[in-house]
Amino acid sequence: MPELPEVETVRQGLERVTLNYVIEGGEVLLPRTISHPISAIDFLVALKGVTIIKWHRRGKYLLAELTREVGESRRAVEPTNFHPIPPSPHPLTHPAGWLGVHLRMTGQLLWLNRNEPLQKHARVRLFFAEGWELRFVDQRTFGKMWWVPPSEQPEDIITGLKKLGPEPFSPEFTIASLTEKLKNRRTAIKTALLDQELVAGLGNIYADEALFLSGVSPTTLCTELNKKQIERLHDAIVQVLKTAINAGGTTFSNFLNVQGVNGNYGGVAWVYHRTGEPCRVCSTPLQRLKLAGRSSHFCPQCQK
DNA sequence: CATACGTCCTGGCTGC
DNA sequence: TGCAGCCAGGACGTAT
Repeated sequence: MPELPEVETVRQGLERVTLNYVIEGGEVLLPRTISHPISAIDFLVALKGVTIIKWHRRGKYLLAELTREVGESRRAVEPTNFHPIPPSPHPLTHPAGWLGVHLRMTGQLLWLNRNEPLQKHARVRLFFAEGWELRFVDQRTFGKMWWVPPSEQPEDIITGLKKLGPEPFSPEFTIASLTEKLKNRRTAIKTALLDQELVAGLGNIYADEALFLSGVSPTTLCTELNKKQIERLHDAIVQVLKTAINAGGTTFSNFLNVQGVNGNYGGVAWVYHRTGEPCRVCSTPLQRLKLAGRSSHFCPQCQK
């Protein structure tokens, strides 16, 4: 269940290793992974010969900005392991659209050598110059990839982008905007936090963590939250996401960064997946309940 | 418009 | 030991 911190960890890894290599080809092992274009062949044709110049993230979506060289393909400058050389401005390149990726529940993007043995759940392979491969592995097959042509805006092809609320680290994510969005909601706050329209990037783990940090019970109705609680919630969301990014993402789920390494956040989780264990603040056994079909973990003493 | 719920999917776990 | 059934959940489509 990669959420914003895991996706950001992957983005940073991709930014370090994938730039400047020309995509020479690829292979789609599970066609329904490709959301656009409809045909997996068209997807691969569109990506052949392009280079990634930057990886962006919006909510839990990854977006690779693509260019294509005009005329003869030019060999990229050899990047070193620790000091990758940024893309050199080349007058003869033009935009080649975007590669979008959503990892959903179990998606992983791995940067490895093309001759590494194929994982059981390998779904899409992109072959880069010098034997490198970006491999999309996804056990539960919910993950999606898109190619957005340069004539289109990413949000017109990747429709989920259009519905995203503010980035939690952006100036647009304010206490005022959060208050406004909670005003007309009649659901429990936990349910609202999972809606990407409220704020982009929270999933089940960090929604539970943010609620604990702000001392708010997951069952509290949005309309019943007072000013102080919304302020604390706003701060907790930003804080928990930053902490998790600094830890390199979560330990939970089968999350791996591009080098195939798990994160470190889980060991310090306040409530997530700790049902029955003592609260780290007051030692009360943590509880779990279902809200909107999702598990909510919380401390009945600390969260009111 | 807001809300609720089923759907997609695989593998790990539980309990008989 | 075998196996049915439940559970995990992000986003989307459809119903209310």
